[in-house]
Amino acid sequence: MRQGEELAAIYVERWNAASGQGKTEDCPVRNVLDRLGDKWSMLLVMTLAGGPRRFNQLHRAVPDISQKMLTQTLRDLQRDGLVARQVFDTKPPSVEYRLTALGHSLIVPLGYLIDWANDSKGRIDAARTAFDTVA
Amino acid sequence: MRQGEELAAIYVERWNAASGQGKTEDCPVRNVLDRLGDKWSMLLVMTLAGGPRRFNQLHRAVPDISQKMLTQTLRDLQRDGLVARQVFDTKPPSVEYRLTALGHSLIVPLGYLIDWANDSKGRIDAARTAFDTVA
DNA sequence: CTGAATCCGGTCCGATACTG
DNA sequence: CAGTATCGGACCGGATTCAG
Repeated sequence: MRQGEELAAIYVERWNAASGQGKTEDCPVRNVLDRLGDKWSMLLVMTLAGGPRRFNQLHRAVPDISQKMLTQTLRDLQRDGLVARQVFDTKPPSVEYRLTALGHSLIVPLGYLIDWANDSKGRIDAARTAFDTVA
Repeated sequence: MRQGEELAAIYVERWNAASGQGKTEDCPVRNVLDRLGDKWSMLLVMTLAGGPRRFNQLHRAVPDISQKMLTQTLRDLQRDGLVARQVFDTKPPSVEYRLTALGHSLIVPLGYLIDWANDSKGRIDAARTAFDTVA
């Protein structure tokens, strides 16, 4: 795992340089991940990664999201330039959502984190139960 | 950007396979990122990536975190097996926190996301102001 | 120095009902 | 089909105070 450690060191150094002496508020990472860290954003990004979807298609793909949160999260993603919204003047009207180039560029780095989460899920669960049984 | 698109396609496929027909609740990604998505976890992980730190060292490194949230976040990270806690019976007592192997393995994938956030910050801000001025 | 305990306001988010 | 409006609970997180 020599390569992994070297990469990690690079990122540590890069992080220290980026975070610097500045306050936490203007940390770009915090700003961005506060948005992606909410309950539904990532899930919708990954769902839209499969191609454009209409409103109710998304609703069916993510059954346990409420209409309210689906609307709200999509609007926030659109506001951040990650998702584009296109209205068709058909009857009945339909609205299509798709990832922008910026949104598309998120898939790969997000994919790395997803891989990590999948690979680490077992150890995290084990650590949790171990911690809870002690307490 | 041919390579990027191919990587993205792989992750889309992998995501679709992993999410499957299962409910959102047992999605490992959601489980893990709900934890990392809180206000301070990532920040502490990246701070601890620089090496072991004591409680007040962390407090100084992240000035705008409250004692309560520092304690709470560290305990949660410890519970998830990302951080190890070691108490020294000195006088006055000191407590040292360090990343576990599991926590260390998070640095690289998190680094990719941080890079994306840094690279995309400008475009996201532009999209936000554009969106807000229209509305 | 390293926490725990408590109070409290703000925000997130689900449920429900209604609109064009 | 694609939303909007409103209510209300749950939870996050800050400030303060106390303890080993």
